[in-house]
Amino acid sequence: MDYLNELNPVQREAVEKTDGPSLVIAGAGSGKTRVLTYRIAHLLNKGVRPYTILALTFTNKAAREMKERIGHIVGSEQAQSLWMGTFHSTFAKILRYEAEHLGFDSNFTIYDTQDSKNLLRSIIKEMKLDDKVYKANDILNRISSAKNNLVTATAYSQNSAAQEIDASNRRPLTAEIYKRYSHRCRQANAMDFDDLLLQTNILFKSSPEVLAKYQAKFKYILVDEYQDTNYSQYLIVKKLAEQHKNVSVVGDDAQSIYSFRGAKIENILNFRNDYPDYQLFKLEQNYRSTKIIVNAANSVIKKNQGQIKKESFSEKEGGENIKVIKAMTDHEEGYIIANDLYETKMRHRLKFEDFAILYRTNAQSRIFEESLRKLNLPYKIYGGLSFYQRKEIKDLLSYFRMAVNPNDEEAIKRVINYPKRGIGATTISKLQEAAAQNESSIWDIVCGLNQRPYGINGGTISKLMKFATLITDFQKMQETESAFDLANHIAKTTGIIKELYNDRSPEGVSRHENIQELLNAIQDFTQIALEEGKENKLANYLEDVALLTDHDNEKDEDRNKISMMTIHSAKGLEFPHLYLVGLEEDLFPSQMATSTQQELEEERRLFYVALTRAETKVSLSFAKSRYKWGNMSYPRPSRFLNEIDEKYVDNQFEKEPEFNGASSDNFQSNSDSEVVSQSRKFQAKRSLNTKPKLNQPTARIKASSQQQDDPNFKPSNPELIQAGMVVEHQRFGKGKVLQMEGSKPNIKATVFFQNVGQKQLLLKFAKLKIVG
DNA sequence: CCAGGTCGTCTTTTT
DNA sequence: GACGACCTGG
Repeated sequence: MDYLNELNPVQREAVEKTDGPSLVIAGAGSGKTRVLTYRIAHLLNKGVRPYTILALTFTNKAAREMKERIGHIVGSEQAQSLWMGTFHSTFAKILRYEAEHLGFDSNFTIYDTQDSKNLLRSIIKEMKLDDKVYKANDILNRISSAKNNLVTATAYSQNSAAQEIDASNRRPLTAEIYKRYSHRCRQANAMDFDDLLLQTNILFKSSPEVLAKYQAKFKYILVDEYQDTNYSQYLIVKKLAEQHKNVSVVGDDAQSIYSFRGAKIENILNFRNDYPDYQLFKLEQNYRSTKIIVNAANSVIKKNQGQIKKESFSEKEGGENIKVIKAMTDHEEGYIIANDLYETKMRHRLKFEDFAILYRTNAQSRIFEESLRKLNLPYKIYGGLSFYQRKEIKDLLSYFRMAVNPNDEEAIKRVINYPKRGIGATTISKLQEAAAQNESSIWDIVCGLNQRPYGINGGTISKLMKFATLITDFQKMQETESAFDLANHIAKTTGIIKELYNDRSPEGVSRHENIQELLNAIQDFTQIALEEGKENKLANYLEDVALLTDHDNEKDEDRNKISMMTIHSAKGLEFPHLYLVGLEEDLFPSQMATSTQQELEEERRLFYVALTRAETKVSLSFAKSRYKWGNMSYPRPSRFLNEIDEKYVDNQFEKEPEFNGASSDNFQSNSDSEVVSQSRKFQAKRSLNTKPKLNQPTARIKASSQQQDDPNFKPSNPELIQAGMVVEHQRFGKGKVLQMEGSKPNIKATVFFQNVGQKQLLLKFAKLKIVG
């Protein structure tokens, strides 16, 4: 494949300069992903071994897509062996491998933000502190930023600057909380998000031989979105690159929008200090957006001080000026945009997936959800409460976590009395106290209750023992059973499925569906792991489940839908038609971010990122009144509206709104009118109450249920397949069955597929069609 | 021990 | 306008 000819001169130079340090400053839409992709492909073509290349991306999705594209150029075998993923998932992998050096067990749990907050709440309570002063949220932020600057609990307590800040916030005991928090995480064999980076740094520092091993291993290191790395990440890269110095970072200082997470633009600016002989490439041509959009975005970002000099330009003619929509109320904003979107779609014969609605805060999604549903327009919301954070999912996952790591404190607290088994708050706090005194986990206390009952009465003890037996059984099964078998078993024997099934309320039904979706996802995982020859135990499934986001769960059925998400999560994406909503003071820019110049500049960069997501047309909107905290507020239009050079903006701004019935009655009746019937065929499947489901590519057929949309493609009956048959697999295509082995239900088939060669499939999970 | 109620808080952004 | 923390009566 002649990929080099698909590049412009600068891109090509950047791709071909594989050795030594290089910095690629890549403006929005300038093809930086393409450069990264081809650069890796180029390395592989030159004979570099894939497992010596480390590529750190900003999202798992980006990594997956890049792997796929590289696979097309050099073959998927090679692409699969690359070390490519987010900082968090990559170093979680390494930490599991090296856990013993840190005194952790390799099956450590990854606490998500919810877990971390819950743990902090318990600690604050145990210390008998005022939870109005010591808010879990604030404390977690303090701890998080400490960790991202490599300040451990001990260092924190000796850090006078940190102590002063906490004292002036009347939270002098923050350091003590941090200590206890770290201790409890360790006790639970758990790491939080920031630990994944912090502990990697600790590992590299405390075990030079381990560091040396990875320094030698990773001959080439590439980092995407470098402007959004924090100190902890920066140092990991720096250390790993020390030996070979083949480090290539790609970024755009104008798109740095994660300083709240410790990201430092300086990392880009300091690159030249760390690698004085670095080579600089500037990708300045924007291939994504029209001239109008690029120029408009430039006119805004110009207002920021201290950017790296860069001339972003586009040669794409056409498109329309930016349109500004003024609405009287927040609801009307939703109404106008839904209609405008639908009209635009019909007029230009576009697809729903060509549209995105971006907002500053997740809370804004609700109104658009309502207005789109009224017109029966299909949409998909990313972010907000993700699938894995839903209560029923976390409950079931907590059982899984117990099977893998019973010391997981947050997991045991969730499931010890769910479903209800008569173990109440009093008992739990007794257990917790005992655990604290004995420097052990709650699980250990429960297991030893026969010896030391800690004042818990006999009846309760027997309930606890029953619970312990249940978990112990799961642990044993974990060793032998596949992820799906055990997950299914747990869902049934704990009674979670039954409990949710019996709840016939809409919420209950939806929760039950979500559990099914989770089980389906685990079934897929189990099968794919088997096909790829990887471990498929529940522990393997849990490894990175905490690190998944909604973007990682894209389902085929979600493809032709309007996307809705925050600007932050739209980073790296592009859409032909973009609606950027809620352009009001105190919303965007956020009221939390207008006190300092730096904060405001970051908001402006965020606005810049938002504008540059669009390919052909941008519409901006604001409302004159909006509900906030249940109260009506009357915001002023955002200052950013005036910062766009007006020659790129339609004059609509000053016009009266198109919508002239401001009363909500009018709104109701209008929205139920004809437009609805025209688009009846587009189903907005998800109601406000139903939860997003896990991705399941529709190409794969469920073995358990008949597929409605394709009557010909029936799930296979394992016993019917025999050696010699020609079968069709949804992912691998046609293949011939070479051999069958095993007994029900664990019958395996060895199949030779034309494209991919020999694969072993577990027929219980495999989705095969017999074609001859 | 638990179900059902009320009250106060929270929303900026995410791995 | 939503969810958790807390209280109260069975």
